[in-house]
Amino acid sequence: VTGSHARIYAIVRRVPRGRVTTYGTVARLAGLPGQARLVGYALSALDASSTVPWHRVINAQGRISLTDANGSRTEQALRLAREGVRVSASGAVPLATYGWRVASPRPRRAT
DNA sequence: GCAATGACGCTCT
DNA sequence: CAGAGCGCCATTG
Repeated sequence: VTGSHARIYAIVRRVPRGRVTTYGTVARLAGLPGQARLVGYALSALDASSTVPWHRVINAQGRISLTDANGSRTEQALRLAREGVRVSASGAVPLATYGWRVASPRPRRAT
């Protein structure tokens, strides 16, 4: 049932430019409530040619979960900055400001 | 087939 | 407010 990946990618692709979302939110919208891990795992399996804006996905803490050792946390921060998202030096992103206003059947972010 | 790990999230201390 | 522990499922060795 690896199809869940496709669902996850579909959600991530819906994230507007200049906005970010969290793994938990993506998981919920993807129909995998609580399976935020799978979201991260699915993204980890992404290919360099993937058109999925994975860099717009961060953890619930509003910080980039990646590490320069494991993934390209620097690249993610760079991409976000390129879209107008100000990433803190520690990789923190104000979800209250850049949090994706989900226009879906299951909104759950701030009003 | 078994065991360990992982781009997370939430609750408890 | 900060830190630690446990739970979820799939992938990999």
